[in-house]
Amino acid sequence: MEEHRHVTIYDIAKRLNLATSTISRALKDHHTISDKTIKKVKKTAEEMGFVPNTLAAGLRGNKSKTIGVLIPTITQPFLSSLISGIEITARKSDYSVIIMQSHDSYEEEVNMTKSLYSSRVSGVICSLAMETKDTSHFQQFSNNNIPLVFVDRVPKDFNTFRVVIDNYTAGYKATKHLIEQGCKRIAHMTAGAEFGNLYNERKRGYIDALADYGLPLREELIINLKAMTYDAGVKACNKLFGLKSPPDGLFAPGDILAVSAVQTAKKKGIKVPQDFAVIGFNNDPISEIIEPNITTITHPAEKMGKAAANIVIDTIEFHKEEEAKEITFLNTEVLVRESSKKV
Amino acid sequence: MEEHRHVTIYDIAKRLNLATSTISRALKDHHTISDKTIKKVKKTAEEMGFVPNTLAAGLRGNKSKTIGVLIPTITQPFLSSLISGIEITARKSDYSVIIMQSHDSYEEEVNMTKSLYSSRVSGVICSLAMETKDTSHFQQFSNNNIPLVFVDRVPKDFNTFRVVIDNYTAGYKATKHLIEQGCKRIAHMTAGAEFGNLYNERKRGYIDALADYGLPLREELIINLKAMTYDAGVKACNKLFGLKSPPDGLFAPGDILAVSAVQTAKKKGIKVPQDFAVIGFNNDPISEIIEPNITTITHPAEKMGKAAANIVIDTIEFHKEEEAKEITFLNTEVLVRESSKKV
DNA sequence: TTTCTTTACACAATCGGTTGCAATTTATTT
DNA sequence: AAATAAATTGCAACCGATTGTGTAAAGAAA
Repeated sequence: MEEHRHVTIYDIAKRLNLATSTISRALKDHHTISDKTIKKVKKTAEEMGFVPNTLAAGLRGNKSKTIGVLIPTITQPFLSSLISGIEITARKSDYSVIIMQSHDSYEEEVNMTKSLYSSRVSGVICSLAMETKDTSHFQQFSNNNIPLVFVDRVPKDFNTFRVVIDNYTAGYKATKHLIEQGCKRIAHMTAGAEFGNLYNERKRGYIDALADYGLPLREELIINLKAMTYDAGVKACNKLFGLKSPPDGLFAPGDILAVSAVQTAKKKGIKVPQDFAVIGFNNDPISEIIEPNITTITHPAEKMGKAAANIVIDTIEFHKEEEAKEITFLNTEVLVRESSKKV
Repeated sequence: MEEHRHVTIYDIAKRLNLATSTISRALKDHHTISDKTIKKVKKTAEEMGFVPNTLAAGLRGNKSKTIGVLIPTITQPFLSSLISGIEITARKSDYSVIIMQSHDSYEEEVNMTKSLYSSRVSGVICSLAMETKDTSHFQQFSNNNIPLVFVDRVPKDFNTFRVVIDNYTAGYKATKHLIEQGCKRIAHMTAGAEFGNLYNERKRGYIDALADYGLPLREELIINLKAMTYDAGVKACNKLFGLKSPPDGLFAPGDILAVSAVQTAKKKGIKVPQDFAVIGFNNDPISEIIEPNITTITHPAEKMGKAAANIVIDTIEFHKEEEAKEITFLNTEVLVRESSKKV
């Protein structure tokens, strides 16, 4: 298998006896090039198997038509859908997508921002690592006019674009739904505590809903988890069911936790939803397959990805740098299924 | 927010009164540069906030330290784990990962190979689109010495690296397991028909296992699906259960199908595994959460990703182009859980 | 016919590292 | 001390597309 050299615009220029500048312009339908020449150039390029070298173009223009995506992990339904949305939108405008997983490590995240900057990505979309408190490693993007969009897990104090759902309202709606189903003692799982934290916002919604509907807030019904895993959920449920007056409902801020709750309840002979109504969060695939299937809060992952990618691309293409760095709120809804349907 | 210019090796060179070549070499510990100079250069680079421009390096060297990953979709547990494995391994060697989703479209796949080639990716890892028959669009990589690795869904007639599991053996083992559990009428779902097709291989294993254990092959128990979805599975199951002599076991070549079967059976009052034993494929997260949890064939997604990435990187770094383009077989196992445990 | 516009294309610098080779300095040998 | 070897660093071309500026040719206006 012989080694071909890449065909360049120089090769085309030589063949047609034209300047490389003419080739370059002809290939992108520049108005100063005659139709005749354009046609000729394109035909020859095709024949010679010319494929533009985006590295060269990127170097010259100091941009790469690449969007860097930095997220905790991709093996999570919400995040893989998010990426999918980003990728679909990016491709439409001929952008590539580079992904990196921080695995929720601050240190990794810092390194990866360097790496992305080094690749001269045109824009960055990020969902923060759990560990991350300080976000100054993202400053390099803002400082260099590289659009930066945070999605879902966003910092509280960084002046840039954000694409999120209204976690407070979602938490409120979820809790309200359980109350409307007749629940009196609603448990809640949460994580972290910092103000602005996504789980904390959901918790605030939970607390306010209880208050608005005249239900007492019972600290023993709120469990703080270190990890949002199935096993952590089981453990938490066992604790809840061991209470002298156990809960009759649960707002879990993740479907995996809701699943663990439903299954733990079933094993204990506690009937779902009659004795214990459960609402999850995210609308992960599993939530509609498990039995009983799980009432959940929709979390428009793919849409959020598309929105984020559009912001990046529009900012680049239409030079919107001057505009305010706004927050985009996407809508969420209560998706009622069996696990909570008491009435 | 003022616009900074990127710091380059020229800036460092000027500051230290050295040549750019010296800076370039010092930064990568070239042996012809003295330790003193190396230290000085690195320190200054750090101070000045130098970040190398990988585009420039890539242009010069005609490679980008980037691996292109072309897969049907990323929102599928197996594939997102695959990517995760690729990304983890790539990063260790300082490679970036560009992902593209063909959505099982041949046309998209062709476009994306062009796009990847255009980005001068250092290597390509691909799982073919369902639609793809002709793979000549991958020739451009082979022709230009860009390592190409097919994973899982691989072409039968392309001389390049492949990372797969032995689908025939896996199908055989799955079927054998059901036979050992006492199943006599084992159904099977499949898709496609071409020789070498992954599902066809599993089916061959199924057929041979039946033969080896003296069970008759009944055509009515083999269902050919167009899509491997939950709904298609339900439909197929209803058909199976409607037979005058319905199956007492099912080998489903995907966990989603297995889940659909288990749930459809339960709804019909058919006891799993007593009356109907089920084995799935992939060991998707859902298989161990659903009740009864599902016996499955492990499919080492992340490992396959790591293996593929290692092949790409080793081929590049150690110039292994001359070596035989071998097939890497990863191991699979029967993971026995409740859905099949009759004995 | 001459001058002013357009139209169409060419020249050459540029982006920022990389690398072969030449040149200079320093160390070692005779 | 002279000569040779070894260690450092500099010079300049190079990768390939882009783009501001200049120029020649063709058409329009005077």
